[in-house]
Amino acid sequence: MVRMSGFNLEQFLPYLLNQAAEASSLAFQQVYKERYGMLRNEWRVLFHLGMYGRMTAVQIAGRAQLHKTKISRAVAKLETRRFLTRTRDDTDRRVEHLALTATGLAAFEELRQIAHRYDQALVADLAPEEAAHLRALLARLAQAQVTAPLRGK
Amino acid sequence: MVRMSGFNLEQFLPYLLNQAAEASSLAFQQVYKERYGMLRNEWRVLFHLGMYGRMTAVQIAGRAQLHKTKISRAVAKLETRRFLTRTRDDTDRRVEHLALTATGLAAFEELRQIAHRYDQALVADLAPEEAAHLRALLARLAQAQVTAPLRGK
DNA sequence: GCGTAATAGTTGTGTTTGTAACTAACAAGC
DNA sequence: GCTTGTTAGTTACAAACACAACTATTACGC
Repeated sequence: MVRMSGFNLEQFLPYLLNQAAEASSLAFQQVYKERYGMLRNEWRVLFHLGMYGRMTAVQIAGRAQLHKTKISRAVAKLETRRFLTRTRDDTDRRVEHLALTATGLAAFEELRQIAHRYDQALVADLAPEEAAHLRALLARLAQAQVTAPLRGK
Repeated sequence: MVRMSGFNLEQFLPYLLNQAAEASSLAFQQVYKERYGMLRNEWRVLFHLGMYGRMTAVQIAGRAQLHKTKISRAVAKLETRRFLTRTRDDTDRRVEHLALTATGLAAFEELRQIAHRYDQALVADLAPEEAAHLRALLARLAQAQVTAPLRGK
């Protein structure tokens, strides 16, 4: 077989991005998994709260591009581990404000530092401006909604 | 809060890669899902077989970085849909050779073309050499095993 | 050759996810 | 103020996943 009109699976951007994402997440994932028993969504919620302070579930969902059910479950688990507390909004009682406890904050701080070092290791063999450019490109790809012309042949 | 020593979640490379990967996969995913009722793993197996011809499950697992149980289930489903056939190896009867049927090949060809156009749309606003560079970087990240210095504070 | 280890592939079990339906609270129209 | 619609968050159920255990076959050591 080995047919090919110049288009190769290994160059397919979504495929490459997936492979790179998985490989680059692997080692870090083990840290929050083994050290804190967290899942990825829990870590993300923790990180958002650590970064931006008090937020509601919807705000996190919007920023993190996570579905609200994932947030709901992650919050529930983080709450039982006493990493965060919920408080009802006074004026709109549907809303819950989420905030890290001291324990949650400590976990966040440790993970943030590890993430920072980890990130630097990832781009260690890239020129600084090269790494910055890469991040910018990725951010753009993450934004872009490809409403794609995906009709058949 | 908004604490920060220059390290920001939105710049964290694994996070960026995940966001970009998910966003860039979304629209294409719907094509093989809705048009062929395939899951991601099934599409990947199909694509590998279409690209490289006859392969065994282990060979696919190695190339695609997929666990063999995923391959096994994907192959089973592709077989029931008559997209591929299995044949036992003559000299080593543990091994199965997988190959696309005409139907499978047709599906692959159509998806390959769509993937090709889709890929071009994704990098449409990048200079050609910029896109090539991006792919090269991602390929390197996908390879790299970060045995990371991940000790706590 | 025979016991042990390794390999190809499958199956089983608990966990996590995706999607939709749900409750509760607020908002708007009239 | 009452019906209708919208929003915040949770829950239920089916599908998908991870990981370990399994069968079958081949390879190795002696």
